[in-house]
Amino acid sequence: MDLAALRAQQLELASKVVREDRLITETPAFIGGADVGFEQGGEVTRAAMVLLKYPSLELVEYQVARIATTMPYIPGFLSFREYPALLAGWEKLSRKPDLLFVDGHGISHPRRLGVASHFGMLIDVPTIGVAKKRLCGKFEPLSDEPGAVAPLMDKGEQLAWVWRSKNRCNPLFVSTGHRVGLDTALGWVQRCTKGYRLPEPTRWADAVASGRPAFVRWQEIQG
DNA sequence: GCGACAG
DNA sequence: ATCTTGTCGC
Repeated sequence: MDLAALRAQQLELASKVVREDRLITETPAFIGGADVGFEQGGEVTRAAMVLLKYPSLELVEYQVARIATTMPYIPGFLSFREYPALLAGWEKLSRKPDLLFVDGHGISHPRRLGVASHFGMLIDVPTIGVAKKRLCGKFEPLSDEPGAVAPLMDKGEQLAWVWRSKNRCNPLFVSTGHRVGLDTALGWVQRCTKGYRLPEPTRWADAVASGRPAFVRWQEIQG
């Protein structure tokens, strides 16, 4: 692979990312969640897509797409490794959400094009990046209280909100993916968080991708 | 030159 | 991310 070419592609796409609110509906009827995992030592990429009803946040559909892995993991180039599977999963959804939570960063990326932004541009849907670790930028230590927030800064600009979603848990990095402003992004993540570290869309996508107990129980209750 | 480095 | 047991704390 040619990293210089991919880097140039990122800069080109990053210049077109919409950082302001451009939600299709004022209050989304459905919010999606996307998570990616790997099988067989990384040979297979597995993307889980979930669809939740809003504001009830109940899971109404899930899809899993498995595809041959095309690229290794290289910090700063994660989207090129994950987007093929994400696209495959997205196309399987019988109904598309109005807003999508993607695991990983949005614009809080060295070249302002994390997977949430890259994928959001590809499907042209509002996306929010919800990451569990910092990739770039700096932030002041957060207080221990849940709800504590601090801006993630890099080169004089705010790239994300560092938010402690739960007591005694490491904070989340919430950033604009595409078509959603920073403050709006944090607002939706907060409204979709129900007592766990991860917001429901992300939590369900993770549960589906990993076959967690909560998801297995949901499957049994269904048809 | 050295350290950092989403999933 | 994934491979994996027990263990600590609410």
